[in-house]
Amino acid sequence: MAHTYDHQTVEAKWQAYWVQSGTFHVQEDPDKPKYYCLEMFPYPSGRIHMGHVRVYAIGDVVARYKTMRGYNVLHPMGWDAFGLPAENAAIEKGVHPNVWTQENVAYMKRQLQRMGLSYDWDREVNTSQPEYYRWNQWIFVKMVERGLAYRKRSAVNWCLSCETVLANEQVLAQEGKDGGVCWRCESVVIQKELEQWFFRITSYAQELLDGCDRLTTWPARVLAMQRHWIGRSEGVELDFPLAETLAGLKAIRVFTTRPDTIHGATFMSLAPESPLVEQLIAGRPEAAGVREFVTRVSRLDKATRTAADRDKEGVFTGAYAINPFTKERIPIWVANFVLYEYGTGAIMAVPAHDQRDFEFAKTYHIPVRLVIQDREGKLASETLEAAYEEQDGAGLLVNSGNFSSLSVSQAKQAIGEYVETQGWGKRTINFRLRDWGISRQRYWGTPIPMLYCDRCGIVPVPEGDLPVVLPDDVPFTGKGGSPLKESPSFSQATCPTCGGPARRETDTMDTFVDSSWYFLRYCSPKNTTQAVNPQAAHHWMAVDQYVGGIEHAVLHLLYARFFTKVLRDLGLTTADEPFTHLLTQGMVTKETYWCEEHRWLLPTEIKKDGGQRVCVHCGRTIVTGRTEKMSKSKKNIASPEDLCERYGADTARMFSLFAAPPEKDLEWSDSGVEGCYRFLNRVWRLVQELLPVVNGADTKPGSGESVLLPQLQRATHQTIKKVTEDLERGFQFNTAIAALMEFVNELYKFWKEYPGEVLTVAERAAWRTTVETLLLLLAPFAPHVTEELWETLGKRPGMSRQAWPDFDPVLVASAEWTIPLQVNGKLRSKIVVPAGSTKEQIIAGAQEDPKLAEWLQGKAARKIIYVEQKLVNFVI
RNA sequence: GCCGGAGUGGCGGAAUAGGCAGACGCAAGGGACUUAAAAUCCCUCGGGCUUACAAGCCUGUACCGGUUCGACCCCGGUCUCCGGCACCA
Repeated sequence: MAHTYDHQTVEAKWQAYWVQSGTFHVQEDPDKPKYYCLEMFPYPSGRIHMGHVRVYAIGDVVARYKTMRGYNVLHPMGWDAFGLPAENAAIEKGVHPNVWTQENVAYMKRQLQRMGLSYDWDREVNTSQPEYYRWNQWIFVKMVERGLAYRKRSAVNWCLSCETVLANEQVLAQEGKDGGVCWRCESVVIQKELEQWFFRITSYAQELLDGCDRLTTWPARVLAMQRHWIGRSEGVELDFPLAETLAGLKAIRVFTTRPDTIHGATFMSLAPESPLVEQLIAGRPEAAGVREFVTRVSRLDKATRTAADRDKEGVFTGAYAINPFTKERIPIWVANFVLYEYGTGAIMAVPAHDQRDFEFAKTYHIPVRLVIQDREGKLASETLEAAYEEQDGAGLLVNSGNFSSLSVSQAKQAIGEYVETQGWGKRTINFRLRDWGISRQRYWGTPIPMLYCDRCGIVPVPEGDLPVVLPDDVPFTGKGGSPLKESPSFSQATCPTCGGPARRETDTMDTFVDSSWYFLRYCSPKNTTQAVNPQAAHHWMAVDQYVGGIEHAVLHLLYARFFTKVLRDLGLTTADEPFTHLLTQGMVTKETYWCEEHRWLLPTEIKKDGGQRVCVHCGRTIVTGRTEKMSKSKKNIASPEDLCERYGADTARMFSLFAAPPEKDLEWSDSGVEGCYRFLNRVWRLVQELLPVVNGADTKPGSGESVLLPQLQRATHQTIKKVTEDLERGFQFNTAIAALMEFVNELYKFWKEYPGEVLTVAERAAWRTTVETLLLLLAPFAPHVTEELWETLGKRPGMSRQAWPDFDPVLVASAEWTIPLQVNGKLRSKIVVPAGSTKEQIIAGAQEDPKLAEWLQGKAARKIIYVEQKLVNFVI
């Protein structure tokens, strides 16, 4: 018999069978509970990588398992197909983005099918096609109608050479210089004010925050990141009147979370971008210096601007305000660390109790006034070496008039109320979350369906005119801002209101828009009249299990939550949250190799030389680098294609599930892969060896008691229990597979001990059940080889339509218990007792144990602790 | 700095309502089969010690302390690593 099975033939056979029989096609089935299993859809970059293998293997086991458990499972797949790489390919290779994308989709689809994934390909979506993106446009228009999409000027990173907006991540810091450079051409990046479209995600800030409390099964760190990103702070907004009223400006409004420290506010700071600055300095001698400072600061890109370790810098405006509580004149400064977009763009500065204000005050010799004293009472304004940012609730107010001697929390309350009764301001809540700017000066994205008419202003494209389709007559130069501007046929349009000439919006949408609702589109992917069919969405939503990378912890997962709420409010879904359970799988990593001369090396560029690993090119000793995420540049890549070729998809799937728990990083190991391949071959051979027994004619009559029978049954039912529990308890694939390996090891022992010739009819039947169960339990993990073996057992094909086996608790229990015996908590002996023995019987049995008696040395135990079926501990 | 997570053999990792630490796999070593190799099968495998065909003892889950009959698990403190955020008033 061959020692390995022919995975190539077997896998091709069953993949063809699944397609031809429509195994994975799914429709709403009212008779079954629904289960929506979804993995984050890929960007069609060209080839799938091990990260894809891992995430889709995880999702596929979930989907196949739930199907066998009797659920009506929706398991779709599609393509997040808009994005910059397609446009870069167009610039570099002259291939149209659509051609490049579609070719990649076709190739990657074959690769996914080669993995034997149980997708309903009839529901495939592709976000770059008009059938999909027209609904982005429809949703956009609805959001405009509801005030959830709007246009405003905002500062963006702008590359002077490429003439395009850059994301913050695309601005590279440069050593020794203020400001960053473009990642592509290394020219200076400036801040530029542009008109951009925004989604009012801040309208949902509180709901998005509250929702985090209900997503109890999401990973803690994802929730922590989302909460932090939303960043709710409670505080007070109040006016500081100007010492001398200026034309049209009487006061400056600030936001503070620390109203309790207000008596210590010895100056104010404005953001450099604040329009108030110009009003304050007009006509003053300080004006020129302030303007110079503002220009210098605002030239910096955002990342540099907001680096926390930047020195606190500022300039005095020459103007003063009145602290409403102390009535003192306090100077108004402009400071580099004050953000215009947060709060009111102006702060009251309390150097004694805020570290930034403290550093600023020390630099510019501004008075520090202590208004909270710590528990020991030794702090003093003059000797303070750092701000006392009271945390533990021990501090009490001092130098604060009627509020002195209140605790911090009491003072927050009292001063907040006082501000309101005086009419100076109000208690309020601020969020860090900003509205989502979605305009992109790019071609390969959804055209924003808006028109600009000189007479009628900004007008949405009427619903009947959607989609606004991407034009083909666009040159790809990589320069000149929005490529759509270069297409006259596109940018010139007619105003639907007045019939006059109009200019079409030439920016496209952020690709995160596409992925914010695709899970809803899968419910009714072919619908040509609606973005989402509400009935279908009602049936399938929410996604029961979402699987994807942690890198989307904030952006995609937050945007998707936002869109779900928007579409809910548009009446398209009843779901409040899109993803009930979230599994964030770890990265796939691999060891790296470094040669001093030839830099990063492939494993094939290394040879062994006298116990040392050396470079094949120069013979230098190899340095083993960190184990890192697989990347082309580090040359620590393993190829899914090679893997499928050599070992097959089943092995690839098994290894990526077995080598680590799903949420942890997985270190790729070629020998580990071999281990999984060996295991599948062991299963294969076991079934082959057993075939004559389980398929053969019943020749030997039954003969009374069987020793094997209960052992087979117990092993089988214990394994069903373990695998089922591991899958139910948070998808612990690694231990589920370990249990299957143990099971197979055990079955080989039984087979050796009780060879086929001696088996009774009943034992043969038990073997048959055992083997069938093994295949059923293994099927979600290794679907091809199990289908093949299932067929050799004479079964009808289609394991995914088989029911998941149940275990019988009676058969799980063993006939004997092994009870560890402890003396003073240390293991000293073990006894074997019949199952069901009582506490008294077990203790009596233990006391007859000679080894235990030795340890007890004739002493009577002070105390005997018995844990049901677990152990006995004698305390002496 | 703040937030989140994690520290267990040579390696990946098991075991938590507090109850036999190291399942399963890899690597390594030994053996069987073979002319040989591959494949396959069997055995050993945390450290130390005593005895050596058998067996036994001590020790061990980052570190220090605590609670408990009993701690990888709970509590207090320390260290290290990973990830995220980083002037948000």
